[in-house]
Amino acid sequence: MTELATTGTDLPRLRELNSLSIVRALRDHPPSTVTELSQRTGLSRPAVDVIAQGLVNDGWATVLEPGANSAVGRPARRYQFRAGAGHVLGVDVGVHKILALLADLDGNIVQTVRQTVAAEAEPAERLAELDNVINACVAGAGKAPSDIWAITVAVTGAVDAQGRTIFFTPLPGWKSVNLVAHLGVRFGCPIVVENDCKLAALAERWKGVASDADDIVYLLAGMRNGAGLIIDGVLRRGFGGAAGEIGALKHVRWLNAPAHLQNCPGVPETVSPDDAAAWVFNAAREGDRAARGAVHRYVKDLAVGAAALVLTLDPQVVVFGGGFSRSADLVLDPLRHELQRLCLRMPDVRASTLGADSVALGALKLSLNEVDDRLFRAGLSAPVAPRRQ
Amino acid sequence: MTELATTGTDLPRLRELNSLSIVRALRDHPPSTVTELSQRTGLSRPAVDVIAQGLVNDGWATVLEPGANSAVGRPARRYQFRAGAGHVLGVDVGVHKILALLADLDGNIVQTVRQTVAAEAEPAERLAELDNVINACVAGAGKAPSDIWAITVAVTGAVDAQGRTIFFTPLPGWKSVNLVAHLGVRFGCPIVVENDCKLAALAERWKGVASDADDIVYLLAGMRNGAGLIIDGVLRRGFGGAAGEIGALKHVRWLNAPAHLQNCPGVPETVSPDDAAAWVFNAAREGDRAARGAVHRYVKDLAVGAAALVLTLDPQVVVFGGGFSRSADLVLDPLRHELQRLCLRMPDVRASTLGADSVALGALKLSLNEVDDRLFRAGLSAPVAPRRQ
DNA sequence: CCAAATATGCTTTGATCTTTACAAAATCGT
DNA sequence: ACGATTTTGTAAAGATCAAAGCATATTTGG
Repeated sequence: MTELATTGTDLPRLRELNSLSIVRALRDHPPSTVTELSQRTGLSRPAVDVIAQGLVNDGWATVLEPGANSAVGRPARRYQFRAGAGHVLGVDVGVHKILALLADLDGNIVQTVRQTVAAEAEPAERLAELDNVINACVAGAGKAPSDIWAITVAVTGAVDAQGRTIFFTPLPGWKSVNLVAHLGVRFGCPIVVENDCKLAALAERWKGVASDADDIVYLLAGMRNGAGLIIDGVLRRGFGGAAGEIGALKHVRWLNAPAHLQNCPGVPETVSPDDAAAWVFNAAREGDRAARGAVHRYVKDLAVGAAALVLTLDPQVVVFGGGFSRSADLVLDPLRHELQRLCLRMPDVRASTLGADSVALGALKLSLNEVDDRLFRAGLSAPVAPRRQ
Repeated sequence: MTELATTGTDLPRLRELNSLSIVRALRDHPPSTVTELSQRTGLSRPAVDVIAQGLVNDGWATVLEPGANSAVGRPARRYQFRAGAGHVLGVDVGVHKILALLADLDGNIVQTVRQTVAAEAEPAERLAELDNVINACVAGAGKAPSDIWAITVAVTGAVDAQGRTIFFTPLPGWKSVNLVAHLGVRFGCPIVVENDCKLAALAERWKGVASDADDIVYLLAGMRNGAGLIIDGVLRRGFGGAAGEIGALKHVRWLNAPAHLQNCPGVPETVSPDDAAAWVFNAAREGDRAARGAVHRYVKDLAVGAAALVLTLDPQVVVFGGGFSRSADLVLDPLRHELQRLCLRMPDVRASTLGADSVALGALKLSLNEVDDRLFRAGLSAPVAPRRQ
């Protein structure tokens, strides 16, 4: 079952295993005494003691010498996971903006850099901006590229295992871009490129409205509809990275859905196409009949695709996210009503609360997961940035 | 990551872990020498020796004393997993038949009992037949109920976590049946009730055409269409057990698809509705224009639902199974053609080869998985039937 | 100031795996 | 047929690690 069961385990490996369990315990509940760790891991106090000291020696943990202590008895040393031992990047390369987040190993965000980009920017220009944003983010936190342990970049459109954008993307000329190769020149750490919807789903489970669920359908609703799927607590990419692309099926009217908003009669000439949807939502909120009809038709079409996903996966939660989630007050109830009509078992339908940063936040989380995977797979030697492959 | 990393591991647990790894190694490649096991597990030869002898003592393994030996050197004792230490049942409760398979812990089928049932049989009658079949199967192999370590029963229609049939089933009155409670009177082992499509998918990955794939969409094609999903090598039930029920969405024309066959013009009056599809497939094979048209329309509608599943999950393989898989020669190529048109990334499309037993076979596999899960989770004490909960 | 409570450090004990060594059993070459 | 070679079985020694127990240190509360 576990990979440990397939291969024999000797004493050093046992020690490593127990060290890892202490690391986990340290990360879950910060500053802990040896006794607390002993209780949480089930290991004996002396065992925890030597392991904790080993972790301090290796640089994985720091000691808080006893100071003011409210409890009775001799004050205990407290051990703390050294979250600052490494940092990870999460970057969202969108059509209009690039957003980079830098966080420590506990996921605390220490630097945020945002930069607008022209929607029609060619790859070379967009990559240059990406480099600027990443440089500013890393340097702004006083870090060097070698301090970065993992990078995840979110892009629009399905992505294959090598990080190449396939099938479709609204970014001009983007299919020829190899982001891993581009960033790999300056960063030796693992670099992952992933679809924005999938990452937003991850964020929603990490810090959003779906943190209690293991089976999640995330809808990225905007001028383009997308979906991210979390099944049994794990983000699913599909065999070729194209999971969730239900919008490609014409019988499911996802492509048309936003058009109902854009083509709504009554939108003033002065409103740009990009802002038409927001105008329609506002008008609907104020009671405009045409706008309400457009929103109604939008939700009806959106629900068909959502129902296809829900019927396929039977999730616990459907999260309504993306740009349109600001108008969730208008969408959520009719969406629930339509899903009730179309689905067998009705899932929870919730509106995203993370806003525009959710994609970058999900990228950050995937970077953290990448670090964790390597840590718990390869074992903890010394806290230095892992190398690709 | 692994559950072992969360909780501390002490010496006895280490021994148990290594014992389990030996059990796995034994099961993967039968009769093995200590040296072979040592190489496969990475453990030292003496360690493997004491563990193997311990397994023999506990009843998990048997020794084959050295006999004729072609290799040079002193002939080695060979250890063998005692597959006969326990047995599991896989039962398919269909509309027209009940089929029970009994297998040892290696999955070798030792008893098969099949019994036809009237389609309109009431629950009481069907349950009585089920009891008869199971009794005959267990007794026929010379076993007692206490020798059975796990039972899985396949039924048509979605099933919740408690094994209750929900939403829909063609079995009359079946929604009121609690199979776990019914069988629990005579069997103390774990009893699982699962949807037939899902189990057939499992069988196809175990012994069928999809044994190389981890991401599989299985289509159970017959007078009713169903689907079973395997994602990352694990059968997915969905949060409420209703995963794969894409047929409920009207925009996806799964409900109508078989009707094209049943309502095909030219079917003789003498052919019963149940056999109409087979007649149409045969006629199409012989060049009948109306029949070919009906098959064409059938495939077109089938493909829409399949495409919804494929676009959602992006599987490696789509398996065309169920009763109509006998006519795969007529369906496979047009199905591929339609999917190519509708999908982004084209999966492998393969026809099932397991035939009518695939559902019971999948039930057997789920029973084996259940036993394995308990074994590798709870550890190996003595080889006796596990208790429910 | 003293007893109770709690935390730490150290030692002993027991369990486990690995390494090393050697005898036993079979085959191969002469 | 007989010794060399190879492989297995087993025993002893060494190393690593966790558990248990005990002495010591430090704070709290009276």
